[in-house]
Order: sequence, then C-alpha cells, then structure tokens
Amino acid sequence: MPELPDVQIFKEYLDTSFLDRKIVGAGKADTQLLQGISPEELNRFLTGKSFISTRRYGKYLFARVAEDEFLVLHFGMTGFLRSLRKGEKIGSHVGLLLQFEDGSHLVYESRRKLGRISVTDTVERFVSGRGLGPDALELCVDGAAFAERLRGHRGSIKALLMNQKALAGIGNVYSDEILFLMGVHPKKGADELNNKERRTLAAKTCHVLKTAIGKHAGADGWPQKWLLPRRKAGSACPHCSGKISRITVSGRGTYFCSGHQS
DNA sequence: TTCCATGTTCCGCA
DNA sequence: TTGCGGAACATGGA
Repeated sequence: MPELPDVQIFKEYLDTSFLDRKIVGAGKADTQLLQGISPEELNRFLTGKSFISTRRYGKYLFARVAEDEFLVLHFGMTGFLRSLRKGEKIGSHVGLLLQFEDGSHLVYESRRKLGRISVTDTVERFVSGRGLGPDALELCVDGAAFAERLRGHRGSIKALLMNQKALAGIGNVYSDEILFLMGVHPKKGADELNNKERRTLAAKTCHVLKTAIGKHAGADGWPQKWLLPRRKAGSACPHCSGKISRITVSGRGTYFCSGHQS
C-alpha cells in the first residue's frame, strides 16, 4: 500500500537493516521500471557504495550513496521492499536486487510494474522537477500553513487530497480514510470548505498519517473505528447505522459511508 | 470472462 | 492558459 505511511515504513526498514552496508552488486534491474538509467549504469552507480542515509518525500524514497548521488524508489501500486530469504529463488516480480558485502540481499518487488527506479543528484531538484507540493507529513508541524495549502482548488475534496502537486504523499486509500473520519463526502467541492473546515481537514490528515505510521502501515492492525479494515461495499459503518458504499471519484474507486459523510 | 486494484502521466475539455 | 476528470498504462486476483 505505498502511500506516504507505507513508504515511511520502507524508509525505517532501510534505516534499521541496510544502512552503511557495502553494496557489491545491483542485479535483476527491470528495464520497465528504470527511468533515465540503464541496468548497467545503475549497477555501476551503486556497486562499491553503501546507503549513507535515507529520506522520504511524498511517496518517493531516496537512498543516499554519495554526497550528491541518490537512488530514487517509487513503488507504484504494488511495490515493496524486503530481504531475500536464504536459498530463495528470484521471482519474476523482482525489479531490483541489491547484494551486500555481508551476504544479505535487498529486493524491490513490483507485481504490476507501475513503480519507478531512478537516480538524482539532489532531492530538491527531483522534487521540483516533478512539481511535487510540500510533503504532507512535514506540513503537519504548521496547521495554519497546511490549511492554507488546501485553499484555491476547484475540484472535489478527494481529488485535492490526492493531488501530488498540491500535497505530496496521500493516495486513494488514505484520502478515503481522512474523509471518512472527518464525516465529509468525497465529492464535496474543495472550494466549499471554510477556514475552520480546512483546519479540521489538515488536522485529520495529520492524525491519519501519524496513526498509520505508528501502526506500521497496518502491520499492527488498524483502529477499530477506521474505514480501512472494512473497505468494501455493504460493510457496516462503525460510526453510524449507515453502510459503506462504493462510487467513483476522479476515476478512482472510492469507499465512504452514505450515513455520516454528507 | 470481466471487473477491479493502494501508482502516475497524458489528453481533451471547460 | 490553467486546472480538472477520465483514460491509459501492466499485471494479477477475485
């Protein structure tokens, strides 16, 4: 589920398990996933170096291997990181396999191959090149600034939350969760919100992101009152007597409670 | 078989 | 000109 909280968990995984280990080879690089670099170039780029530090911005994960050299990972809809078990055969979904000097392996996997692997010299240049808005979690330090960021958009409130140019990191699942907990209909116009509602939306967004990260993006289970564990048409709403419905908003399958989200 | 799926990008339209 | 909504993309599972 690679939205901001999921990518944050991947970052913490790299930080605890793969920092400062020498890379001795980068293989199995899938050319469908590589952007602006060949498998051979990527291998040369990484071999002999190690991850010095990592940084997450929106749904992107940056692993620094030199002063001005970063590996950039984007996970698409189905990408994730894991280590290789001993003696495990490499499956066809592997998009990148990093071998470390100590014998451990890091695997980037992507079933639907919608992820992207690239390199950059600075995070800032990459972010501005993509036109990404401020990172949603970083905006949480300033509620007023966050609320201000939500002003001036015409489309639906759900589309605004998912718009990476307005706010980087939130996708389909967490935008539904935020609006579910706030009790707002996903098709409500973003320009219909008043100042107070924008502040509430900002606060609710931060609450959802931080809680999801605290729950290890679902590995520790979801809060009982959340939409996530019952993201299915016909499920009973834990807040009212309503039922969960599925509609399409901005071309994405959207789940909400027709009872308390109006 | 058909529909749906957590991602981004591109195109047409207002 | 700008921003929004929907289709397309690749692949697998229900």
